[in-house]
Amino acid sequence: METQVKISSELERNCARLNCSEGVAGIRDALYVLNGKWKLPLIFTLSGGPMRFKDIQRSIGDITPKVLSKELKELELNEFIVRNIYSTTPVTVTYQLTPYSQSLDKVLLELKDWGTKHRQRIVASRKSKL
Amino acid sequence: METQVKISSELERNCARLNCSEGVAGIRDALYVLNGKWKLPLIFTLSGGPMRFKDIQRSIGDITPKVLSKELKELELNEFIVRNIYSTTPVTVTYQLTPYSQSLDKVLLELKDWGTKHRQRIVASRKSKL
DNA sequence: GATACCGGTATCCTTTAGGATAGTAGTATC
DNA sequence: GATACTACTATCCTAAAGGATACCGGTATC
Repeated sequence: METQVKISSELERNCARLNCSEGVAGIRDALYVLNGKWKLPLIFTLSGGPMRFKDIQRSIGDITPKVLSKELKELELNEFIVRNIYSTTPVTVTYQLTPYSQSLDKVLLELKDWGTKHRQRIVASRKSKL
Repeated sequence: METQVKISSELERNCARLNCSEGVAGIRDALYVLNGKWKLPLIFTLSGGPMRFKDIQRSIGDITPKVLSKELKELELNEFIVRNIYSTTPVTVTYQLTPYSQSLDKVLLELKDWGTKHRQRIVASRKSKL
């Protein structure tokens, strides 16, 4: 007895329509700049508005300052965020999304939705095993 | 002179609406299973239909058999793909997306679109610098 | 004067990802 | 009998990711 496995029809059509290898290239290009554990979570976090270094760290929870610093620099290089320095005393630094990072809105939204549902699925399947 | 940077309004509303920290958790859950350089490209590649090991390798181009084997196992564990063995001579093995992996359609589509546009942007900005 | 907060750096370390290369058992093909 | 294909595995290695811990200069606060 073999389970019949259907194939994603939307993607299949899409793939036939616009050359699949091109599609893979797009995905790989995206992953190239968005790689790692932190970039997308950071962009998502900053979508609530500009934040200061320590606030970002607290908001994410378990990122060390070294890693956060490195990630922020890379995001700045790729023009996803801007670093603002205010000459208050003491100096205030905020990180803010650029307009370009808005182009990631849909990706973030879909990923967040999927991740949320995936978690529910995992939790449910874990319960059903008890 | 300071550039005024606007903040993603869609995400901002969304964030206010459904609790941002939850959103980050969703994204981090998603990345937890979809991490690395190969998982999403592999799922995307398989969306064209079941494929054999060597065919996948050829299609992706620069993945070594060791890495491919490891990635496929992880995708199988997470129920994104199924491994089919046919007792032909010689044995034929195909890898096929499960129905669950369809839930990633939108994520893949958005990511592909974004990546494609991002590449165009990079190419354009490189040209303008010459 | 001691302590605490901010925005990070510096140093060290472990783990993982991922690549290079070679090889294997089985079959088929010339 | 040599070669080639399939579906991998084994071994070795490097580079990068990421974490732990400590620290720094400056300021403010108690």
